[in-house]
Amino acid sequence: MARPRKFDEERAVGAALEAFRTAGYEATSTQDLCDATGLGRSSIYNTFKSKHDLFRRVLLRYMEEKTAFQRELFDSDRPVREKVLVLLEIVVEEECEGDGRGCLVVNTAVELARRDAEVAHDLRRDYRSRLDLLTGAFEAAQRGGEIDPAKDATALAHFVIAAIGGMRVSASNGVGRRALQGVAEATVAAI
Amino acid sequence: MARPRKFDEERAVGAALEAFRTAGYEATSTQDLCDATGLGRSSIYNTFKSKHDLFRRVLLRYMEEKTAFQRELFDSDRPVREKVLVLLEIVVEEECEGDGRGCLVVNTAVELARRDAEVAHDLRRDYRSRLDLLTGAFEAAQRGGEIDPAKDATALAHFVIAAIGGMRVSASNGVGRRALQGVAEATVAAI
DNA sequence: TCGATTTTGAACCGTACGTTACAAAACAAG
DNA sequence: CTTGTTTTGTAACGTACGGTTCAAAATCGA
Repeated sequence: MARPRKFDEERAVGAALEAFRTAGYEATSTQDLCDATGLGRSSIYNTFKSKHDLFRRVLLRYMEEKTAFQRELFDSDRPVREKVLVLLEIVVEEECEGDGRGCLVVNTAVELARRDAEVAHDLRRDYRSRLDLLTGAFEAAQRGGEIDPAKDATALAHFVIAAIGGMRVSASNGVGRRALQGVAEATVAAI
Repeated sequence: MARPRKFDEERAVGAALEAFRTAGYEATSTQDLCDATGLGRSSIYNTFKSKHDLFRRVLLRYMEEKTAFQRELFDSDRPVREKVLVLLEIVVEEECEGDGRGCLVVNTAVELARRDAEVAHDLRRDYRSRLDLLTGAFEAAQRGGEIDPAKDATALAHFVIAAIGGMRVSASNGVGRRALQGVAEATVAAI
């Protein structure tokens, strides 16, 4: 019993995601968000309350998608080292072949997390879920004899996550595909 | 034969560094820089030309200091794994015990490098010098029998640098000292 | 003491920011 | 066709931005 929306809310979130990935939070203006989504200012503020709230919504969706993909990857029954290698090679691909916009989680952690408590909280939750996923996979691999049971599965999970973040930082520093692939291989070899 | 400066230029660069480390490039305003340095607007613009130029100057000094320290560390004649471990433990210390402002190089790589060609160039140069330093150390260690000569010294160097960046990203994500220390140890063990 | 030269503080530039106000427009229900 | 409700476009809000201007203040050599 009211005027219906002319746009798809999820589609707008996706467009905003690309804008925020391109320039980060601070350097993305509300006008940029209007241009990216095709919406007017009032539609954005009416729907998402504020730039900050829209950003959190965008970040949450990005994290959900990434985590869902990782969960899918680790649900397969390949050897765990192969799973990790695939994960790391996808990172290489995203950083080298992709649009060069980087990962919103890493970008946000560095740009915003230290001075935005809400965003920091969102990032912590996401880190936790990735950590749990990897830890579980390593524990299962230990039970299956793939990985030395004397190792600390949680420590391995922290190690792999750090490797991903480090590869993304290195890519921002201009490191090329071949070197990143080397880092990926060294990481898997260390598990 | 003219009015002398009332401030120490290097001291101002140092103060600006703390401001930029606290909030990043975009979120640090010229007013913030005035407050941090104690200078007036015109003094800043008269001395450093622009916010962007001041930032590059700050970044260059930060990189010089960091690199000088690393060079000093690796000039000692301890075992190379010990040197790397010290390096990584300093990172842990900075991230956990420090003021929580992070590393300007990592912050800048993520926030600025993808859309600022000049800054990207500065970062590449710095990465190269760190890479050369570590590569040289690993090659020497291979000659000395500390490290398997079959390994690729340059790849090891990329790997260690990535580990540092990754630990800093993880710290931004709320990872604590103990887990970071585990990452450091796993990294050294993988060399 | 006196110009010459530079630094300094304050006021100011135009622009762009995030956000809000508001009225016209578009629908659904009666 | 109304009435009620929501969305939408436009315009504006006050503020803060990065940067400039300019005259007064400060120091030097002579």
